[in-house]
Amino acid sequence: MKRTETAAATAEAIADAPCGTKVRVRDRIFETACNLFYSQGIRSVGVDAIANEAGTNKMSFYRSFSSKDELVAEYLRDSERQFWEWWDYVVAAYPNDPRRQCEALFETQINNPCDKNMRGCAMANAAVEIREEDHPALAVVRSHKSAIRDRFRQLAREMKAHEPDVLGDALMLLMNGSIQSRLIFPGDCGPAVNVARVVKTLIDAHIGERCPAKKR
Amino acid sequence: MKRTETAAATAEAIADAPCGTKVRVRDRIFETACNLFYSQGIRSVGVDAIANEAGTNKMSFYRSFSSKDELVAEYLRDSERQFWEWWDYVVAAYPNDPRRQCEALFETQINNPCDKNMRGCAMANAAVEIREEDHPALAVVRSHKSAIRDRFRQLAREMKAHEPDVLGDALMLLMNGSIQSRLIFPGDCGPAVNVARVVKTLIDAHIGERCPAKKR
DNA sequence: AGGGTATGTGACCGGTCAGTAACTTATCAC
DNA sequence: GTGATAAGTTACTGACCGGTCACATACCCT
Repeated sequence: MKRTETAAATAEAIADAPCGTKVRVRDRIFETACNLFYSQGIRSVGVDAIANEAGTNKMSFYRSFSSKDELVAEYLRDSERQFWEWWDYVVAAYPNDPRRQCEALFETQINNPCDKNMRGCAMANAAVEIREEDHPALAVVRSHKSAIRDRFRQLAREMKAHEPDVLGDALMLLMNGSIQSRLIFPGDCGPAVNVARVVKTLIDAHIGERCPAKKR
Repeated sequence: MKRTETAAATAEAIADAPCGTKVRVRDRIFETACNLFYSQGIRSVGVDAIANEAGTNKMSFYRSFSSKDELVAEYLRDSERQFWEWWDYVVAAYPNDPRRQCEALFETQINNPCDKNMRGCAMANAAVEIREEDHPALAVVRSHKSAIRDRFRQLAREMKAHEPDVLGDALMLLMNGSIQSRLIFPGDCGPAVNVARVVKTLIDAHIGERCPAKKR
């Protein structure tokens, strides 16, 4: 009832693409699937539900995607692409200033999507939901997280941190922890509210002259 | 086949309780369920599988538990109990030394369970897997995470941190991030390897005299 | 011995879900 | 217009899963 109405509306909206040409079913399905996977989870969203919400049917789904598993993998690949797009955009605002770049990453990450439909990290959630070790999506998750780790360490190196790997890893932990905490503390950001200040403090402690050595 | 053999073996092992008396079916089921839920996930473990692995059957399951959902909630409550047990044990080693307590929490957390069957935080994983807003387990997760946040802030206050809430939240993010990273970087600890050192640095920056003010 | 309680067994119900088959209907290019 | 290609429709299979029923059996306490 109401479901189909909104579904039709959504499909309509997506169908009328920017240039006026009709969007191929495949793309409608894919976009719908990404939204549903993120907001409802991978396992709890069935193929039928996706096709329905995209204003089409299961048969068309299987004409575009070989299996649900493959679609899930593609969903994560897209999520990865978006992530780096966001990252590069934020970083580009402060060329040759790795410290500001890093801080900006945390500031925008906190300010921007502090809305209700924040459901944590698509990658991490997938890693939780998928248990089959050979699922094509798992490889995407692992390589993505490794890449993030590398980028943070690289950033720390550019900041001339005393221990770039330690700082880089710490930044990654803070970011993952922040995103995750949004899943459990819905609405507000939970313990992630002040992460940007913590990052500054942490960077301070890792660059420049050391503080008057505290013995311990 | 192989499954049933190990199942029987496990059931046998659990059945022979320490004192020699037979363990009630309920307890066998519960322990089995906890292990399976943690290692395989909640949604992918069916009641049949649990009963089987516990060396019994579905009917006995439903004689002990009103529903799977209730069992899941109980599983999380038990996980919570174990968590605080661990916390209190670690903390008790350094009475009246909140800083050492805090550091110890991170040290043991890293050293102890760096084994293969680390699958992240049972609570966080449940929050990902469970989408029904009224699921009894969700309340357990939320209250537990809030409690942890409070404890970390309390610890920061006892450390006489300049901004106890900021430090407390940061510690929580680091811990959540560390545990989560173990799910994605199996085997080694991933970016969590050096978290204990980061914690020390962070505490240093939040207590005692401030460093010669860096202007920014 | 006997009765109550705990447990085991197998069949079953209703529902969901991934994936397939066969057929029909639009759409578009030429 | 015609033919190819994309998309919609309906119905189906086989597997799984949560939960229930009726009945049989083991165990323990008195």
